Amino acid sequence: MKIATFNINGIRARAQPLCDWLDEARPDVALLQEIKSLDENFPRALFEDRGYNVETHGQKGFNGVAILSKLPLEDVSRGLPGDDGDEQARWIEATVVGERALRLCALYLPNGNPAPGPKYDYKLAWMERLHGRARELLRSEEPALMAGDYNVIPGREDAARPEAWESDALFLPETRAAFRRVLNLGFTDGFRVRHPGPGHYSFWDYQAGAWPRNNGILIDHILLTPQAADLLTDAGIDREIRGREKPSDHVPVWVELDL
DNA sequence: ATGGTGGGGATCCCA
Repeated sequence: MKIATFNINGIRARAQPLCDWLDEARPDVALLQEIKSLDENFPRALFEDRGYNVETHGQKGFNGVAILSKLPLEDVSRGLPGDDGDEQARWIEATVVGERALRLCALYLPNGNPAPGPKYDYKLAWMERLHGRARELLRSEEPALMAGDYNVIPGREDAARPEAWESDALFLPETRAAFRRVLNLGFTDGFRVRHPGPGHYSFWDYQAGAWPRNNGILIDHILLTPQAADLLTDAGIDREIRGREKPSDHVPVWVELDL
């Protein structure tokens, strides 16, 4: 089962390039971020026509996450637990049943800039809630994953120019520590465990020629519970689509699980 | 230090 995460940066602007990628890459599951759409405006038929079941958690203008799955989705839950007052649509989860059941969590972690400030406070609070949900997933001792745009550069090898990110909310020591605290609960980074070392990126800014200069960062991650990590057979990044017409600033990151 | 680009929706916010 091929499972991809992709920050599409707006479903209306990305409908065609997203469909082109789906038709070529043929993921069984696509976890989408930044759909920037209300649920009722999401073009579900585009994906249902391609054999996908569709679950969304959208909001107007910003954020918004979705799950596309060729197999049926069960037990859908919207919103990250831990703050009933949080209005931002950044989390959706569901169970897909292949030979075994797999719990899927799609997330769009807050950017947090400028730091320090209220946006950075929100980011760190959100990561603390993520930590809580992560602990619960591990307690289930079932195959599960949390994938999406983490807005975290975990280490210097995850940026072409780490020195340019030193004071950025994506790379501050406190951000990286919060990410490690989740990882160190017992998750495996599904891409990194197969592809260590520098030069692997999932985001290139639209500005200042970041793509032609390959000035990228790796901020889209797929965290696997031990039971999911045991099923990992392959992982990759579909970097070439960043060079196409009307690209997102992110590209898909994917894992293949034997289920 | 600045401005560079893009999406969405509203004349500005977010990244």
